[in-house]
Amino acid sequence: MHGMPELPEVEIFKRFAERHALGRPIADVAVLHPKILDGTTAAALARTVKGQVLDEARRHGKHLFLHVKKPDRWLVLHFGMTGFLVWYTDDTCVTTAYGDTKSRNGHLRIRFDLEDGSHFGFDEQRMFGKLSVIDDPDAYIEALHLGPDALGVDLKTFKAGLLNRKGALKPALMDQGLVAGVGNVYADETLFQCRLHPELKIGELNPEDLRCLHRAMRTVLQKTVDCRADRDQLPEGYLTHHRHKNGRCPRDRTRLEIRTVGGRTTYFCPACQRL
DNA sequence: CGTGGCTCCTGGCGGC
DNA sequence: TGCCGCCAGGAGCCAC
Repeated sequence: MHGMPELPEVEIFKRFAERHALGRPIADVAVLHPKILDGTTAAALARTVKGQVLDEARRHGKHLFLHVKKPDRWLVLHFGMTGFLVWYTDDTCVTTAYGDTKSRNGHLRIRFDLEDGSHFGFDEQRMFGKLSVIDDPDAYIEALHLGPDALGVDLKTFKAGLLNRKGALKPALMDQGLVAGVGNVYADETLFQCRLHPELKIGELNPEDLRCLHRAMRTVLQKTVDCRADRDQLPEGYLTHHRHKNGRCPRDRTRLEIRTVGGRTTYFCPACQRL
């Protein structure tokens, strides 16, 4: 089962792109829905990639960067809520980046036709995703004010960034300017692991809480990568399995509370995550 | 300057 | 059974 693309999902997409797209010359590109393009046009994208080869994939938070070798430019993909990658030779048997297959293309928005006859595509049902063409990922990351990648950030940087803010804890964790890659689901999971209330004020955190948040955030993200972003495979005690109406806390069986925090639907255990 | 709310978009689902 | 309206949600943007 798969949810919104956060850091672990995009890491899996990166590996999928490495396996299926890198090193295969691109014969052509089809933009099936131009709104997915950000700051570029179908014609400009075609000029950038036609006859060229992708030779490197990079990820920062929820962004995936694909290097186009000869013009030395990069494609940037953001997957919004429902985006993912696909690869196929025959569109009645489409392999998705999550490792399953579909009998047809759902909401293919961009399709790269590779010279070997296969196709590499960007599927994005709800159209919140974006594809851009840029010169330099580092400059792009800076321009978007993205924080360090949530899997690589060290405790000191994490602490400093968090303590630099005020207000509720959960929106801070989800702020891509603090660390890049944590979305709604893994923010809730991180808070649950540390037994911290999503609306706890940052000023109330003690040093032990900060260490726990840093450790839990990275562990949760890494474990999700390790199970290939299949959330059903996460450890049994995880809150993520119980994110549904009438879900119960895996620790004490308390009915989970569902509340909007920072504009996002938030699941937490009112018994073990007290204010 | 921080924060809350609106917007984009589409399919699924709850309610009548 | 059928249809309508609401809701989800990342992130940019605006207003306060």
